[in-house]
Amino acid sequence: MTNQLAENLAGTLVSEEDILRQIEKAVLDHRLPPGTKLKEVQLAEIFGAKRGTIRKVLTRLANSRLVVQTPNRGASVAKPSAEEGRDLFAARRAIEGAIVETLVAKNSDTLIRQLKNLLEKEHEAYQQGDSKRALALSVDFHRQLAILAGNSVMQEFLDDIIRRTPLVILTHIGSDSENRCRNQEHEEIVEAIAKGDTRTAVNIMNEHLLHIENQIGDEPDTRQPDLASLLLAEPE
Amino acid sequence: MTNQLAENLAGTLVSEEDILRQIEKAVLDHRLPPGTKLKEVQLAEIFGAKRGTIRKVLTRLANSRLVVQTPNRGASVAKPSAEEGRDLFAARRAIEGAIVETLVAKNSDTLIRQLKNLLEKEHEAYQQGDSKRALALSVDFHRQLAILAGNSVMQEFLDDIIRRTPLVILTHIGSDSENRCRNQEHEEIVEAIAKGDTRTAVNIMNEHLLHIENQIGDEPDTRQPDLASLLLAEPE
DNA sequence: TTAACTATTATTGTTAACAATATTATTTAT
DNA sequence: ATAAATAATATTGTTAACAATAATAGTTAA
Repeated sequence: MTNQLAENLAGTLVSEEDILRQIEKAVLDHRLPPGTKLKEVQLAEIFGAKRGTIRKVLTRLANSRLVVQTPNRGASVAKPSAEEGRDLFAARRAIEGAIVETLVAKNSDTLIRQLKNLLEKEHEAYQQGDSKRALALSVDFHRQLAILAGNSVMQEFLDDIIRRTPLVILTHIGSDSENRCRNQEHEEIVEAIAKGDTRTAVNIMNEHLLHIENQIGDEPDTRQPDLASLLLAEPE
Repeated sequence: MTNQLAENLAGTLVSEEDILRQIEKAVLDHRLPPGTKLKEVQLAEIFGAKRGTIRKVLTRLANSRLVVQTPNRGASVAKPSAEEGRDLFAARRAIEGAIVETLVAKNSDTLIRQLKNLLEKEHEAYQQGDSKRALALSVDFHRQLAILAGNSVMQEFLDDIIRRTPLVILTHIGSDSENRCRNQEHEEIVEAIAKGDTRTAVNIMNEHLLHIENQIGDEPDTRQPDLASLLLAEPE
């Protein structure tokens, strides 16, 4: 809760937040593949932090489903199922669809200017061949839409989804696949918003997300039958 | 993480989960009004738990926005703003809309039977004048839709929203207002799903939620200007 | 009295030692 | 050898003591 600083191997000061972010980043850059055990003392040494701090970080990571905790057996990087991946994208379509709708409703010159500004930066990075920055900006485009829409709850949810997405892509699509957003489609979305064409804007956003979603392979279905819905059908 | 049991004042054994649920319930039944300080030792004594356990519970409650933590000043019951309330409901419409769409797509005899079964139970409780049970079942109706739709992520999100909703209602509408779901509308939703009429089903769900949402009063706007969007408009 | 300062108490935050459990290595018996 | 049993180690989970901070009460000076 308080800002407890510690010193890592390189002599840099790190807070709980820093550690969280660094592990998150390492997971997302897949330097830590799904399933990797995350041992408390080991992490504590690496970050020059106390075990308690690491413990809190791991719990937070587990809350956002990036890590799985098992009693007495510690934490490891999550391995989301293909089904979870599909669910995640379906939820994302719902949220981003609503965000786009809100933006169309809000339509103003300022808003459009802001959106075009984002596109330009993306385009620029892409032109300069700075693919790392282009990718980051491309993810950020979606986040900015949420911010501009001004709904804090949708923002939270989208952030949550965006954090979880790379693990799904990594586990079920592969890293260098055609997983990155096409800048072209971002432009089309903004264009539709500018025109006030809700339907088109939402449709393009949906397709945009489905391009990635559809690459999630089917996996051998090891699901347990859905007891809840089976039982619910029965009379009391 | 492990199931550490403790003994409360009544001599009952309680786990971290139990404590979480009890505080949640107390908040939602508004026995703990928004703003109430939640002191660690006090809670520890009440539940016969160790301070560490309480601490974990408070952090979890803060994660789901039911509680606010301030460094060195502890935790207190959250007081969501009217804006947060509206955002919550807007997000809820997006999620529940998508859930209803999924259900229409899934349309099967079994599904409809399950849904009607839920309606019947609600109706029954209502007829018997058991308003407490009727309210619980009415909330549960929404949760069951999510379960039957089979999207675990939307389920998570909806659960989160449902947990947060009562605090909004309490703070900005008042407890005994017309805040409860109308069973009638639940029936109409199921009917539209059965008919395969996506548009109608989603519309009714939206209106259903807007009935409550629209009761959220406007409040004196103490918001800070949105720096992020202001700054974004400027060239680099 | 009021305000500024100080001392006291209450409350939260951190840590290191300990306990409990799981994992691995070693021994023993077949 | 193989398997079962046991011992050694590694890892996670818990706790109680301590530190740091905030809130309160009390004191003094104008």
